[in-house]
Amino acid sequence: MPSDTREKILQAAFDVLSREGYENTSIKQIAEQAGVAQGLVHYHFKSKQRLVLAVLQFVCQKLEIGVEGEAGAMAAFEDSKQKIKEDRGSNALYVQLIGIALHDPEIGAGIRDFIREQRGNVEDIARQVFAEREMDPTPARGIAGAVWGAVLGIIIQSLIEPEFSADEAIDALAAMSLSAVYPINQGA
Amino acid sequence: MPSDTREKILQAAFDVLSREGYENTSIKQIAEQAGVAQGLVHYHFKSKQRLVLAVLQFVCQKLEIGVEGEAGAMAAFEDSKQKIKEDRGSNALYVQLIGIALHDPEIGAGIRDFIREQRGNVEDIARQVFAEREMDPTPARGIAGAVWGAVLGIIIQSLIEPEFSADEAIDALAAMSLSAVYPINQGA
DNA sequence: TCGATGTGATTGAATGACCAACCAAGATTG
DNA sequence: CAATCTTGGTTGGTCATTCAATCACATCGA
Repeated sequence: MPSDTREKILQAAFDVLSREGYENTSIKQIAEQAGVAQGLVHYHFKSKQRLVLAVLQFVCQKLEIGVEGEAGAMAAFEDSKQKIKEDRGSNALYVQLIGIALHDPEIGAGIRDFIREQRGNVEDIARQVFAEREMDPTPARGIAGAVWGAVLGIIIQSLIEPEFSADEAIDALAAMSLSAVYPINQGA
Repeated sequence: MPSDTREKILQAAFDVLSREGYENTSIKQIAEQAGVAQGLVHYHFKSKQRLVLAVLQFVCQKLEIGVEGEAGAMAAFEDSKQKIKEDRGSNALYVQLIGIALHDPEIGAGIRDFIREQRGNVEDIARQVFAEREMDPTPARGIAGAVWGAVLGIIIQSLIEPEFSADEAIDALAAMSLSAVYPINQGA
């Protein structure tokens, strides 16, 4: 099974990248961790950039979300809390690649697609909430940029500062988001 | 004037780092850009890490904010819009260093201090708003984490996607923040 | 059934380049 | 004449990528 080797390399690459960081990770290390020859890595992945992008996709493909409406919005925030706690490794890889993307066209294109997709999910949820309340959905795009950005910012803080309370920040974000769709309390 | 040379190196380092990115920037390039010998850079800055941290401080020291109360909160959001547009270079450096900080203790410590200080400013503003309205200031910390994180996330999106509308996202964030301090509209 | 042949997978060494940090000696300054 | 600043070359190492050679193995013809 040829794709077996491919996955072995991807897993090994993730292990080394998580432990050492992009800068300090060499193809040689990855090959050693995977127990294969150095050249084989370049046989399966044209370049180091393509490899790390494949790694990002490999570790993130299981994190897809599918939620609906206002209840879905709250569930998504709870989901975020969970991922911040559990997927430290993939989050760290993500944040690192964002920094590299700024000056590497290949990684830049990959990360751009990633961001668009994730923010798109947030926007979909926002639109559903507006639809439920029969409100004008125009602000959904801006809200998606702010909310998705906030989640990323909170992830970064919790990665840099171990004692940062991500739960508290996500709760505050959730409260802010929801009070925005109750612009004026119509009842009482 | 000895600090003249130091500043010349800092400015040159910022120029090259903005143009090429951390990974692709060598001490040699910085020395050439500054028009000095390679060894001089290491004379003034013990290591590449210490140099880039000094560069970050050098380019950010002029960006201090000093605002008060709810009007100050709005002014701070407008300020953010401005900085996203104008200080692309320093923002890019910042984001890059965050990625590197995850696996470099020296840069990690510097970035951590930076984040704490900036988020602290946001928290101060939040506390002032709560004080003005004589409300419980407890949520200020969580809000600061969410709001500062959101600004960082929006900066990142606008760096990665040139067509991203940062103004729209900041406006949405401002609306969300303020509606959070009007939990129930007491009048009417 | 058995050998030939083609193909993708795999190896490990070689290439060519680059870099941070160090150092010894020269220049400048007070 | 120190002390500080500055030079530019050296050191010892690392790296991504390339490449020719080998291997496993399946397909096919006789």
